[in-house]
Amino acid sequence: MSEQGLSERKRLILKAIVEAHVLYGEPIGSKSLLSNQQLTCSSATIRNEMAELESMGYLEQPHTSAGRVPTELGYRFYVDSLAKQYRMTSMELEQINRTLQRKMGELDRILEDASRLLSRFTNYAGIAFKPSTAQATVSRFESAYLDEHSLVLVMVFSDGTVKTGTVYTELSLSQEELSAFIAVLNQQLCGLTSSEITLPRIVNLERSVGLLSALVHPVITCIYNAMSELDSGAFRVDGVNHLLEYPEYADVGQFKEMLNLLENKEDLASLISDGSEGRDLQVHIGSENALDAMSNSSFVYRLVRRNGQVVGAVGVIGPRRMDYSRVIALLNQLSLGISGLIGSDEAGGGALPDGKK
Amino acid sequence: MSEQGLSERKRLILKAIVEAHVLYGEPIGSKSLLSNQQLTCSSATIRNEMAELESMGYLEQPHTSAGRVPTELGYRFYVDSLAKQYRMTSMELEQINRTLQRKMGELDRILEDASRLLSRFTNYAGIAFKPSTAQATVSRFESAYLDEHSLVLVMVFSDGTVKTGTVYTELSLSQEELSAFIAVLNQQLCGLTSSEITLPRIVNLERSVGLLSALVHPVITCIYNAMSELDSGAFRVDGVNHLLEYPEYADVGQFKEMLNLLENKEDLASLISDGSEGRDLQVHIGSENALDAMSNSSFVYRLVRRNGQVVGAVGVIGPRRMDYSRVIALLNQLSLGISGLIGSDEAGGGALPDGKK
DNA sequence: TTTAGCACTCTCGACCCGAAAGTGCTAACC
DNA sequence: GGTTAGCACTTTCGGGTCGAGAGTGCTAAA
Repeated sequence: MSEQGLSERKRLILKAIVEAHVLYGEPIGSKSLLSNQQLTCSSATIRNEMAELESMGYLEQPHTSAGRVPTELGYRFYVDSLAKQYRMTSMELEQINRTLQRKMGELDRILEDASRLLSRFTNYAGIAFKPSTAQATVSRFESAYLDEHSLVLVMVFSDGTVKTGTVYTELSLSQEELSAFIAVLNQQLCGLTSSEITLPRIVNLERSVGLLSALVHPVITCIYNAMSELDSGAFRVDGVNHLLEYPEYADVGQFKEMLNLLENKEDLASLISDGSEGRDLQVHIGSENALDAMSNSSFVYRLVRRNGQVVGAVGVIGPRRMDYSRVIALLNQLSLGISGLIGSDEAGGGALPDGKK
Repeated sequence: MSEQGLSERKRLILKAIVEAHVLYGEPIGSKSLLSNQQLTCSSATIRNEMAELESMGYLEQPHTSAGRVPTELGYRFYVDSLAKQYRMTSMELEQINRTLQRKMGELDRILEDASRLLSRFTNYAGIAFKPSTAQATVSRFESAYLDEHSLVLVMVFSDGTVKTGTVYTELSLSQEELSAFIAVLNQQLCGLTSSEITLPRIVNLERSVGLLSALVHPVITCIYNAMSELDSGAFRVDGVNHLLEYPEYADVGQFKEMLNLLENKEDLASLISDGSEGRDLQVHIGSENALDAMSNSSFVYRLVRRNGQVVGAVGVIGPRRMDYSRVIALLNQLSLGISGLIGSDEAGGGALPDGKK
């Protein structure tokens, strides 16, 4: 029997089991499916079908004489053949739009908001991710003069990001001196990555600015901070507490592992980068995730693009029995909104990952 | 028998019980105290003393025939009479200094780092807090010109904080126009709280800037965001996962309550503001905290001042049986370092809250 | 005042048991 | 041949019992 060859009834049963299990979190017995309108057969028939589905790897039993639970393969099949788009209620849509329309210049904040929204709507943990820009370089420096002892340094990076930092100095600085200093910065440091800003270069810079050499150190520090912030990428996690509502995380040890994972940037990043060559919407079910700690959880996320380039991702982490249909719909909606906000194209990537036909 | 009238032996016993309980997390029996070098009497004697300490409210039994556990009053006595400063190892000191000396212009980041450090060293949850500045007003606007469609708006607030935001516009903007626009901003919006920036004022502003009126909306949004960020204060929590190592939080329900609390800014803020009239170092044991969810936890924090004004706080949340001596020493050390970094005075408040003599 | 001894109390884990739930299989049915 | 009813079998789960272990309180002696 070929893999696609699931009979209509088997599909229905599998779907019903997945959805019931997502809802109740317990193994599903043959009788409890009888309430399903679409299934007109008896519990015995269902039992037979279930036994077959089990031998095909879509279901499993925690123990003899418990109901069935979908396997990872079962969820995978369910997700791949998701047809029924989850229809968001108008209230949800309204809230999403209201929040997103608060146009906030910065992508960072948009992503943060998205993560919060996701966690609130789905009752799972919301994730926002900003990738590390391989090697950030400043393409232009600007400044704003505050008073003789302080200034704001504005750095425009090659990818268009703008970062600022405040610099304090013992020196007594005039507006003109500041402009001159910035001009030198623009001459000498533009286009350099952090590792290219070497000691000789710094010394040289100090020489060029003459009396203002005391400014060099704090400014360099400021630049360095901005660069490393950009280089290292960022994560934000919201609503971990939701996870505790699911018996899957009742085991403290397991939950602790999860928390540790969520506190560790590198681990989280590894979850994302792995699959990012593929589609924009990724569904990683259980052990499909790179990390052991995630083998009982699922991670659904969607890349956010600007001008075709990946500039971030938002997603959801939750138990394997996740309401995929709902989460996927929500992510699509959200990414649509975000793309609208940050301008340019919404770089496709299919609303639903459809089965490999 | 007056409260201070604890005999030397009773003190010793109480201290030994507190410390053993902090270490092992289990009720302490009379026999297990025999190993303590300083106690030369027999277990029976200790039992008698323990019975008295219990009737005085310093100890309690989870049930007959279990060992004793310190009550809140017991911890309070212990903390109040803490004598032996916890001596930090040179390694710890070195790490603290190394991290703090990375002088980062911004208080925010210092606090964040402090919170991370605390959580790492204590194995409890680290907290960093920045209070809401009652009513933030901008005392000066500055700008940096990026290109004809974008600029960086620099806002200097009345309390000295500097915030920046990037503003985009459809307009084609020249440097001169920008300067003029900023001048108008300085004229019309300085010294106003967010609630004082009313619609008539905005309309008036639009009129004053003539052709640039399209700039007004994004700029106002930017100002508003900065203000509300400043107004609402900020919290950062690190290392919640540590808490799971303590059996006190093995109960999922309890831990969940804790997590919820930690995700809720207002609640956390209420924990701090309550006691802030008193000393700089605050120890809230169990139900001394304002919130029910904290009645089984302790919260130790220290205010951070600049020029005598409270500009933040760092602290630790953990089980009631917290290693107070250690945490307090760490906080003192840290606050010393922070005060050094952000300049000016270290505004006293005593290293240790000594008993009310 | 301190100590030794002993009876008493309480928790905790192991074990057992019956109820409940769900299956697999067989035999009858359409 | 596919579907259904019925029944024996298996496994979990909650409750109850029991004995070991730990620690106390009290009493009597030093």
